[in-house]
This record gives sequence, structure tokens and C-alpha cells, in this order.
Amino acid sequence: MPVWQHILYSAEITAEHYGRTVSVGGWVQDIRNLGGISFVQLRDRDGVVQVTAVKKRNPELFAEINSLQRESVLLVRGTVKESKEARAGFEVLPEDVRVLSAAESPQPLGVVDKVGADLDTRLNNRFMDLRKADIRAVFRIRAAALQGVRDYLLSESFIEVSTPKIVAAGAEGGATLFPIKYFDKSAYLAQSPQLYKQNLMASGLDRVYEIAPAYRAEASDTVRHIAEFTSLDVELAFIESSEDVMAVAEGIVDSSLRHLLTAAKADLDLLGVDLSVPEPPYPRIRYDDAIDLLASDGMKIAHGDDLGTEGEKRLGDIVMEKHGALLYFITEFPTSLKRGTFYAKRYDEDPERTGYFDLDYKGQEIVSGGQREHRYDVLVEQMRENGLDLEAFDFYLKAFRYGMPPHGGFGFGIERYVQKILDLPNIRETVLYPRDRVRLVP
RNA sequence: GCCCCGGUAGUGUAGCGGCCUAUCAUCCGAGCCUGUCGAGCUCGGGACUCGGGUCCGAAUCCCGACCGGGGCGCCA
Repeated sequence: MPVWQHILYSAEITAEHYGRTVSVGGWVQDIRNLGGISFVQLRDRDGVVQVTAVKKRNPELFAEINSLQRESVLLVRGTVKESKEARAGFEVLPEDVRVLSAAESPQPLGVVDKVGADLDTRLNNRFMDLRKADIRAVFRIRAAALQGVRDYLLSESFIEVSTPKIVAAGAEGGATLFPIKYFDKSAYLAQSPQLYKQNLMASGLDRVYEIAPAYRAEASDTVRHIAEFTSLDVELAFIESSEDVMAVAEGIVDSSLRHLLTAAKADLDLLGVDLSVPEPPYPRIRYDDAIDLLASDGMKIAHGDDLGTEGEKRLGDIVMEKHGALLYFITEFPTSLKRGTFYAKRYDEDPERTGYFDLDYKGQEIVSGGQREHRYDVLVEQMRENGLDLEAFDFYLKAFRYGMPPHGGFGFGIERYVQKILDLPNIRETVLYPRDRVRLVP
């Protein structure tokens, strides 16, 4: 038996390996058998190594290689030979192969087939879908984007926390909560860490963030909704206004996008994405001005009404034209739109307005937040206005009675952010195993 | 919650009352080929979601079920 030395990744093989014996492992992506010579494209996490078998050198090995099923997992020991014809500049002349796992046929999804596959088919066979380099690239970019987010928050003295995902009450109305059984009690999956991160503002851990799943039982079947998404939640205390909160959101996005330019350059190139990183500060557009901008563009929306999906998209186009901005804040949302957000602070001088903002990226809301109401009496009043059962929120309210600093924060939809960075047609492309109204498997 | 649309080989599609023993590509199999990398060439294989109905005749029309796609509202 031959000695199988340390297995090299394709990207690790360099000119210094030429003439030497190495072991490579991976999936048989394709076999091009020309009769007397055969080329096996062996794919690993980094790329593809060409294994070139010559019939007259070793007929048995040649036959074995050509009988392999695509996508079988193979270990090859052989000599690295410099080659002008091979794409990588070298190829491996096999001396021995070992089939670690033979793939069956027919396969549920082609990895290098010259035909497309529906997203549904791809998601049903996600492990095979991910064998495509461009699909994996999305997830490396996602990871790098989160790295940039964490870099910034760490540098700004935020600490990462984890709060319960099994909760007794929701932050907002009950319609979007997933009920679950919790021993002998009924509970819900958390739709947001809102109540907990506010609770922490009274603790001394006064700058926190969490990157965790959030669950929404919304019957929304669109390319930008999923039932389980990753929410970046940030909360900070001792703020003066919502502007302090916006500055953090802006810092996060800027840090993240810049990090991508270096850390994810190869993957962005692979996807053909020419990432544009806008210079902060991002434009601040007051809600009322946004309504007027849309009106001047021929879209009539009453002051106090929601922009709607169409309005949001149109505003994205308008802001691009006027400011050349991909990212912009919509600020000072009217109380009429935030009434259900009982914890939103309303302006003392004008209770019909709040400091709440959205951060939109290419006509799509990715962040929403603002300054919270930290005064117990006012908060209770706003909760009553929403018909909430104060008893159920006892743990939350208590924190406001024994020293709660002014604070604010936001929720940031990671998947929507990645979707917009890469201009992906469907948010499901940004989740390994998405959960939506109908999908529970895999 | 509301509204539109679709389910044909493993994958992606054409066909939309008889011309269908169902098109094409991909894929799989057999063969030829010593420089392929969207390899090429020859031959072969493989499908109308299910259940009712209309009709002389249904992949095609109608109803239902199941599965899926998209939009709105709402939101991250």
C-alpha cells in the first residue's frame, strides 16, 4: 500500500511542488476521456486540479479513472508536472487513486451541467448546490461582511451578547409570533431581542449588539422575506438623539463594505460584483421630504402614510439621481407609522413625529431604529395606547423604574444587506437553509 | 390575509384538443479519439404531479388536491 501523505489543497500547490509527489483530494467534477489520454477535473474547496491519466503508462489505472462517476470523492497521489496546456499551469500525473466515496447516478442536481436549475431544486439539494464556487462565494462574502461589522462594533466598545430566542411575549403584536410548547407552558420564538437589549441598557452593559436569528410568522411570500432571518441588533445608552444611533449604523455599514473590498475581493470578482463603497455621511432625508420627492416624481402618497414597496424603490432611484447615493437614511418618521412601535420616543415638541429612521440600500430598507422612550410614565402610556397587557411586560417595564438612561438602537437585516450588496434576485440565496412559509426542509 | 402564474425525462425546457410512439439541450450508458477545459463525433436510455370530469379522442379543456413561482400588504 502506498503511503498517503498530507493532502494538499489545489491552491497550495506551487512551482516548488513541480516534479514532486503530492496527494490531492476532492470531488470528480468532470472527466474528459480522449481515448489515449484522460483529464479528470478534481475540485476541492479552493479550485480545480487537473489529473491527467495516460492509457499507455498505466492501462488499469486509466480504466479505473474513466469508470468513475462524477462527484465521487477521490484521493489521488501523483507527480506534479508543469504544463502549458493545463489551466492551473500544472497537472498531476496519477500513480495511485483511492475512491473515498462513490457518487450515485442519476444525480439530483448537476454541479457543472450546462443547464440551469430552479432555486427550489437547488435548495432541496443545497449540499450539491454549494459545490458550485459562485454559490459558496456568497457565504464567504456574508461571513466577511459580518467580520467587518464586528470589527467596527468592537472598536466602538460594544460587547456581543446573546438573549433568549424562546420568549413569553413578543416585542410587537402577536400576529407574527411562532407559538411553541415550552414544557407545560406556551411560549414563542423571539421575533426580536428588542425587550432584552433595552433591558440591558439599565445594566451597565450599555453598548451591546447581538447577531442572532429572529423569527417572523408573516405570511409574506416575497423575494425579501423569510421566516427565520439573521438580525444584527444594536443598542446604546447615554445618547442625545437618534442621530447618535444613525452614526453607529453608518459606521457598521462603512466598516463592513470596506472590509469586503479586501477580504472578499476574489469572491466579489468571481461573482462579477463591482462593489461601490459610498463615503459617509450618508444622506439624511426626512420622511416628509421623501413624500415630497415622490410627489414631484408623480407618486402621490399622503403625509403620514407608508411609502410602500413601490415608493421605497422609487425613492431609491430618486436619491441615486439627486445625490448619487446607494445608501441613505429616511429620518423623522411620523408617529402615525410608529404607533405600534410602542417603545419609540416621540418628539416632546411635536408628539406627531419621532426620531425613528430607516437606512435604505438601493431602494430597500435594511435597518430600522431610533431613540427609545426611556421615561417610565410615557412608555406606559404608549403601551396602554397599544392595548398591551402591562402584566406580561413586567420584566421589561421594571427596568425603567430604577434608573434607565436615554438610549436607542436598531435592527439590521443581514440577509437583506447581503442580498443588496450582491444584487441577488432572492433573499433565499443568502441563507444556507432558508425557512419560509412553505420550506422547512432541509 | 389578498391577487396573479405555473407543474412535461435526474436537470432545464418545447408542445397547449387528433400531426405526440412528446421537442431540444443537459445528463446517463456504449463506442471512436493522446491535450481536453461549454471538448468533438456516432449510437442508445430516460418524462406528461395525482384524482375526478368533458369529449369519438386529453400533456393540451374543466373541477379538486398536492407542490412550486411571483406581486401586494406588512416588515429586517
